[in-house]
Amino acid sequence: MTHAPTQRMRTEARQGRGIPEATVARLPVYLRALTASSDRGVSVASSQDLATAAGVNSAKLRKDLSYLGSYGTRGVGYDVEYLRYQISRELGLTQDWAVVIVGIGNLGQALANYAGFSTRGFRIMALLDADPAREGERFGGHEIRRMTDLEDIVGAHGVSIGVITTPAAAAQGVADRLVAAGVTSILNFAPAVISVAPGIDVRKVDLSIELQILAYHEQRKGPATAGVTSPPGVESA
Amino acid sequence: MTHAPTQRMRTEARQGRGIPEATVARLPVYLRALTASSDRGVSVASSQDLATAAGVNSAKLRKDLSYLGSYGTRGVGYDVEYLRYQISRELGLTQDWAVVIVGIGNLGQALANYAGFSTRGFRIMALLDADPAREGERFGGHEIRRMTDLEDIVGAHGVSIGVITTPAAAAQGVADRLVAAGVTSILNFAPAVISVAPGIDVRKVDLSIELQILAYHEQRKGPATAGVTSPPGVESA
DNA sequence: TACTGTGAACCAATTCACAGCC
DNA sequence: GGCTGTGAATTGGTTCACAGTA
Repeated sequence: MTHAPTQRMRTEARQGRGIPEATVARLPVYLRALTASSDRGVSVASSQDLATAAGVNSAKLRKDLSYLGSYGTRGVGYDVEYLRYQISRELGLTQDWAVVIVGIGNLGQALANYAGFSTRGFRIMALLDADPAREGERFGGHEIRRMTDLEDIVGAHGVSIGVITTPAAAAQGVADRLVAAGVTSILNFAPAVISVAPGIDVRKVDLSIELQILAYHEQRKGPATAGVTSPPGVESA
Repeated sequence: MTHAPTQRMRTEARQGRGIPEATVARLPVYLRALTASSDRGVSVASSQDLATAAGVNSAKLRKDLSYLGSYGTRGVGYDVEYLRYQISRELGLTQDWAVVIVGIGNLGQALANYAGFSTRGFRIMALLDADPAREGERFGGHEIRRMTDLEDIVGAHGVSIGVITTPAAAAQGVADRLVAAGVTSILNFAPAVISVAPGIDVRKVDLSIELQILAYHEQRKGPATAGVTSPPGVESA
């Protein structure tokens, strides 16, 4: 910018609020490492221990945790239970979140059955499917309800998170209805870009995109067998 | 993890080879946008058109495409079919990739049935499950085989990509066997960190992590209404 | 002594803004 | 005139390296 204000803003809210996005994405991984340690009876763990379990380096883990506060003890490490609680709280997992899953194909069923949701405070309030003939089928203790009930369910249970596992063609319409009904976060598994109003969060998981990224790297490995030195970006985690 | 000597390497291969990782991750999205345009009979599209369809801004799209070469025409836009081919080639989708899926629960079944794989050159060579009683079951035209056949299948078909959809506890063992048999890329859906030899690519998809990230943002939206600081950091999709 | 917490240096990715070309 | 391609500026993220401390 030519007339750059340079007044970069005072960066006042450094510590307390405003964790970098990349850090937020790793906190659940640390949480899992902590839970595993806890289950093994470990009560204190160093940044090195946790970093190994989480598949990152220890400097990154310490920097990440420093955004939450100073929860470690120099010369000792981190108290597993205490840190676990702090991360849970920061992620908002100390409260329950009401969820609906729309589109009950194989993937929707897999999610409905997945125990990892309920143990982290995600409560599936309903499964919804466009096929009225499937009303009443049960998966993972949840019942399929008809699409016309969507607005009632979202309203009645204060559903804030919607999971879309429909075919691509239906995704945008479902997203629109979810948002209109009050949902403010969407996890989209349909292979389609959906657009939403500002303030609504959308995360996308695309199975075929992940494979395509692997194919790119795979392609570059093969012919490079006679590779000079070790190639630069090897890992990926 | 290898704490590589940080031998930064010459960065010689600027243009032709060596696309930034963030760009690689978006190419499949552009490919999908191009396919959609093509299906609608559009033969030329501007960076703005494609960017909208892909959910990014046009400067980013142009910069991304510039890493592949200069495939557009100034004042006009991009030829849809031509660009589609160039991206496919760059991603390695003009050849077939042999894949195995290990762990045929709901998620493994969903993947076995997913048409989006075969249309992009991913050939599922086998479904494998630890339960021998399930041998012979069929999903999406593929048959479940017993785990003991893993090495034979990988060897016989030159399988380079393995998909892990087992429970967390089994993931590392399966990864070890896949790698020993010759697989060099892994897509891991199990909620576990797996470690592999250098040169092996691992990508991880974790359904519950995505929800936890949404919960973090969701938490910060709600109570922030009466926000003290009220930072302008409103995110978008 | 052993480990955390964090400025500073470094590197990657995004955005800007405009020259170049059809 | 409209749109691409790309250096330059900026922002975000990672790694280094060490001061601080139980």
